[in-house]
Amino acid sequence: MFEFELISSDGPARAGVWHLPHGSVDTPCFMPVGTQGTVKGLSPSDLERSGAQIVLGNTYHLHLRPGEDVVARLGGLHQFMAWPRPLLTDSGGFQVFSLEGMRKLTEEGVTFRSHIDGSEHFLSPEIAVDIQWKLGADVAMAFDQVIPGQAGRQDAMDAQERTLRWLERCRERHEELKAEGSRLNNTLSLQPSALGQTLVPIIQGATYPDLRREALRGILGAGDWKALAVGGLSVGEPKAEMQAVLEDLHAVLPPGVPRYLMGVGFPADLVAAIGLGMDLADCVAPTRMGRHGTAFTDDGQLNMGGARWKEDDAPLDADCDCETCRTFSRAYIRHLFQAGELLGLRLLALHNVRYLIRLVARARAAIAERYFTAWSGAWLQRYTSREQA
RNA sequence: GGUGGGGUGCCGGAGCGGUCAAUCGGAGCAGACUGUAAAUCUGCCGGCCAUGCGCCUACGAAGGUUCGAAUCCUUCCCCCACCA
Repeated sequence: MFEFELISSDGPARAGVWHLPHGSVDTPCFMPVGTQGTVKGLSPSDLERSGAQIVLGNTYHLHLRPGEDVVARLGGLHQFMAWPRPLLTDSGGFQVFSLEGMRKLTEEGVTFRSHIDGSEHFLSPEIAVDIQWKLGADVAMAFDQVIPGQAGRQDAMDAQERTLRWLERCRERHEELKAEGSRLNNTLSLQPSALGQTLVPIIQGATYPDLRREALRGILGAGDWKALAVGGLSVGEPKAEMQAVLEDLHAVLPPGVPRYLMGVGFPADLVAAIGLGMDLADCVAPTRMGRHGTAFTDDGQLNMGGARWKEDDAPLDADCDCETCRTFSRAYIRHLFQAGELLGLRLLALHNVRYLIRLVARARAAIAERYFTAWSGAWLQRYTSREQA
């Protein structure tokens, strides 16, 4: 069976289905982020209703607590968090970037100072793979080195090359685990669900298209991959540079595997990425922005804590079918934020996740009918024009 | 009626002769957030505007002392505590 079926394409934009051990994922796909084994504020049934087909977990965070062994003993991450559908775990590579200043990097790996209690923890390609194996996600990410978007060429090259060397170590370790796993089948340290786990390499190279291409060559030469990820974008570089990288990469990416753009998630960036041939993306934006009071709509971002909604009894987004929009007024949501009520955070997280999933589904429909360019143009026009008004 | 304490910006509450349009909270307003150190962070918050070590009006009220007062003095008004 084909693990990734390409159903249709429209220019670079693609629509497909990715088959994973815990179910199928329609692409383009938006993946909500559940770093600590929970998409902040939302229950699995909330996610299910929002149309989420796959969510993320994080190696670094789940390693610190409760620890991968605990999760493994409790049946793996799917069972632990009661999410029966596909899961992807990030490797901790992003924390190499976000916890810069609290970590020390060597060729062997990265020593982190825990952001929780200051204790020291070591993560290497092998350890990141082991942890993800125990967590048992459908998709495990290679341990990579992420650098700031404005990084110079030398830093970008070093990180890209190191990521490649680390990839080889990840791959070897992952294959060992698989071989051992199919031999022993089901022991404590070997999640049964991990047997079908896919390891995904990450293309680094910052904003330098040639480094990106070189990374891709290295990756393709190192094995057969079921998916490819583009990392190290949306980390502070100008938007135009991110698009230039994706545009250039599109020409050389193999068409037969899904492409995962890591960490991208504002509506306009998602639509742009889909237009440049990306199939999957994840982002904390819907939940974090939601908790911070901002709602995504076709008319741009709305700050729902603002005084302008004080007596507005319209729904947040009349076009939206989420619980928030079907049930509550803007005035009520604004009141919840003003009063610091928990429900407000939850309602906007709920809406934003649903909004992005619907957005991507609309893109998918447009691709299938081959009017993606027109659709995305019209969408962007509306999204940006009202924002200025 | 007596004695003591107090009245400061939307609220609470510092300041107790100059560097005070006034520390600090809170409230209010605006903004940021992209593989989650984030229910977080930043800015504004007397009025005006050319946003500036600018002008105006300000620390219960009215007078006064002083080069200069939210800060000292006098009277008045109002609160609070205790005593009658």
